[in-house]
Amino acid sequence: MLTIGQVAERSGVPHTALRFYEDRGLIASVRTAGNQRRYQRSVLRRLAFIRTAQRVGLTLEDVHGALAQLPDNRTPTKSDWERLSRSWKTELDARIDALYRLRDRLTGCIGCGCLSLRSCALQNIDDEQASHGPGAPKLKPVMEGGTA
Amino acid sequence: MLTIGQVAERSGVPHTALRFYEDRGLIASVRTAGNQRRYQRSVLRRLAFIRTAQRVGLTLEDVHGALAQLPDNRTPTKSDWERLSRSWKTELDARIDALYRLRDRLTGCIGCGCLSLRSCALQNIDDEQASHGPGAPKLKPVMEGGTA
DNA sequence: GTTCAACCTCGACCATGCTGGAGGTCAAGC
DNA sequence: GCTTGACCTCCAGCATGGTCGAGGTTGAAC
Repeated sequence: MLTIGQVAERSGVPHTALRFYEDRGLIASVRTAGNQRRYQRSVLRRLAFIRTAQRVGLTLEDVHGALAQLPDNRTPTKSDWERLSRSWKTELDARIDALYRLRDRLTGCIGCGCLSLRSCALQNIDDEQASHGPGAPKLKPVMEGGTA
Repeated sequence: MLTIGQVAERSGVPHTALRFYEDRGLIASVRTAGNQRRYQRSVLRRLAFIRTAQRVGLTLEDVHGALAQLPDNRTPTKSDWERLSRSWKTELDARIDALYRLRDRLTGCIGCGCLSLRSCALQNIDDEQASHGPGAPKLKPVMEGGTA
């Protein structure tokens, strides 16, 4: 069993984030008699998954959903993890496609110089997004990782 | 001159957002004797720019920087706007490239099944990002627009 | 001159993904 | 047993991009 400090050091994930992830149900720990957290070694792999998934652009909620697909009754195998990683690829492919379409439209718009409200194709992509009502906008975070 | 309500209706941008943009210096207005905002028609084009730039994934701060490149002394021409739009394309290209690289590494990782901390290539992309110290993580928002 | 919608400011709050500090406890070494 | 660092909880705060409401004013129509 590992202390929170050991997990933080080995995983590179700050202890503040570890507690945060636990609050969100992404990782679990048991407590000592003195109420301190103790982690199983397998949490390291789980953290690797979480951090990588974030790189791919998933939110913690997405990650939570993905982790929920892991078997409860046994230690996840390599192929369990692989299956999840493969789903990232699908997600990434979709994001790349979306950016491509946006870029293509943008290229067209530079050509026509329209850039006017409502008439421009760019303005009218997915406009239901803009009208989802109150609350925070539906954004997906993306790490800037590797932007050349 | 247009009232804030007229601008909101014509642009599709909520009046709350219009005031927010004004606070951030993205748009400007003059005031009536009774302290109400009045906008020039050109604000509509500016708003089109802002909303589209956000779709492309630019932050409002990025947009602020871009708008600062417009001439103060004259009404921006079509080619002024075109020049800015063209810079979005560069930005988009960079984002697409970054996602591509990420996907390639991910594909490799699925193959090797490593997904282990520190040893996995995916884990080690841009790790300086993770160590930028306190504060919010350096994220770039992306609209989900058009995700198939 | 009165009514009423549209406007004003200011501050709180939503959500995400955390960090940092205050104030207190635990555990291990000496 | 005492010190000291590692741990605990809880709450405030940062940054982005806004929304919403309270409490008050304006302006245009009737």
